[in-house]
Amino acid sequence: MAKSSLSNPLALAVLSCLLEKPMHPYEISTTLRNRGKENSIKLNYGSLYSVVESLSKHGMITASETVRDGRRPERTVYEITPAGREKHDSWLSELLSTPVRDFTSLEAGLSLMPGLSPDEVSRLLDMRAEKLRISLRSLQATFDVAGERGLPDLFLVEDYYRRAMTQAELDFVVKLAEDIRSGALGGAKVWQRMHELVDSGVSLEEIGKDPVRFLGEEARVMQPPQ
Amino acid sequence: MAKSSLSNPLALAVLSCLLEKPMHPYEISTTLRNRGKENSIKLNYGSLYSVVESLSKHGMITASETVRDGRRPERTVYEITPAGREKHDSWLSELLSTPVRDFTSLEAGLSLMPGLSPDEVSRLLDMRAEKLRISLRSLQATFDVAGERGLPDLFLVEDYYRRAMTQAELDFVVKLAEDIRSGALGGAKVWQRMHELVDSGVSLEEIGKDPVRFLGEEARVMQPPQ
DNA sequence: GTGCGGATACTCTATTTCGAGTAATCGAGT
DNA sequence: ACTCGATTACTCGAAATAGAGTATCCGCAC
Repeated sequence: MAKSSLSNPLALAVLSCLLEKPMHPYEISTTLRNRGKENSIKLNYGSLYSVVESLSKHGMITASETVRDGRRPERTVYEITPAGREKHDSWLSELLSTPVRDFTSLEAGLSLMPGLSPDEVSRLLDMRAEKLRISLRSLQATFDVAGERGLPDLFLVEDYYRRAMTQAELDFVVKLAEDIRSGALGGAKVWQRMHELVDSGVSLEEIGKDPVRFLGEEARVMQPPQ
Repeated sequence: MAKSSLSNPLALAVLSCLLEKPMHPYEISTTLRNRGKENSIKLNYGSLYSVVESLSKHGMITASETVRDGRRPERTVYEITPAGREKHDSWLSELLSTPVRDFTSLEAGLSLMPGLSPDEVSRLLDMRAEKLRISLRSLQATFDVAGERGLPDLFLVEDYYRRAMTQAELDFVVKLAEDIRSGALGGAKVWQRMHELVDSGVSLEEIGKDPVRFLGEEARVMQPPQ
């Protein structure tokens, strides 16, 4: 078995499609699209074709025929190999059973949050909250439509998951904006004071050299733990 | 202003560091590390140096001096430009105020879930739940230690966020495993039946050609909406 | 004084990823 | 008959990413 392991979930989606029947890459892409998988798995042509090539190189799939219709581009139909089936099962099992660190953009934003003023941040979080509410409504619309069409929940699990996560994010964001405004968030006062200093022309560099002088005892923790 | 916009949050972290004082890339990396930002922002040398170069090319930062100590590699110290400050503020604002679709690995897994049997999936979700509980305990430990050291919540917001999200994921996963087992999840019966067929030697391809015959009326929705 | 683990400070290259671009065909109208 | 937009099916190259590899120096045990 190959050492260099694929990592793009799109490759798993490809295996999953080929489990059903042999297809050519473009058909895979439309299949995934029709089933709404592009909402859960990033799909673009460049990646698709390179992922297919890589799977083929690793013996997970093989080209079963290449057809040329008139002068249109050649279609290469791929089918899954036994190794590919195994890979599919083990990979999918891994995805479901093992949480991985994914770096979300909000996490990045929160960790750099002190770079803006508290007022600013709470305002921005309010905006985010509003957009999250809109997302939730649009997810609900999805469920309503699916319900009418008789689509079973099984095929909407990803969306239910997204709803749960979006709701959790909304709750968190609303609470955080509140805590910043009320000063319930530990450190909010120093943060505020620091931005007042910056606005009055003191540079961050100066403050950084002697935080305790500028910000008081609370700022002691900002110094390197010697 | 350059058209090609940076997108790696690491670049924002770089700007955020240089806001405090000029630094060379390696110092930026250790600073981020010491502050625990590498938990929220993916950091590796390759990306760091290329991101720094890109920021420099776009006029967000400039090399202020290059020092050579004996025969050790040259250190290039960078400082932020006014354009860089602006970029920092607007980018961070964007991150906080605007949710973006991030494709998490669980979402991918869930959307391909029907590829494994219901029994298998619920077992895998149990395993995931257990690992999530461990993560939660380890996050709690982080908070305890931080509390003792007097570190204010402000510098732990990312971790509080992660706890909220992890808890939400845990709740979802536990509920889903339950619903699969109890059959409360819509479509679970067809799913079960399908895997029984596959185990008894019927190929997915055959089933796919005439799902209604193999699986009954419920499977009608699996056919292309003509 | 010498060996050696760890920190310092990058560099290099192989992959991956992205998405715009190309080029042919089909069907619906005019 | 013709044309215009949508669909089919991929190609290409620039840019980003990952992380192993390199080379130097410092402190401390022996």
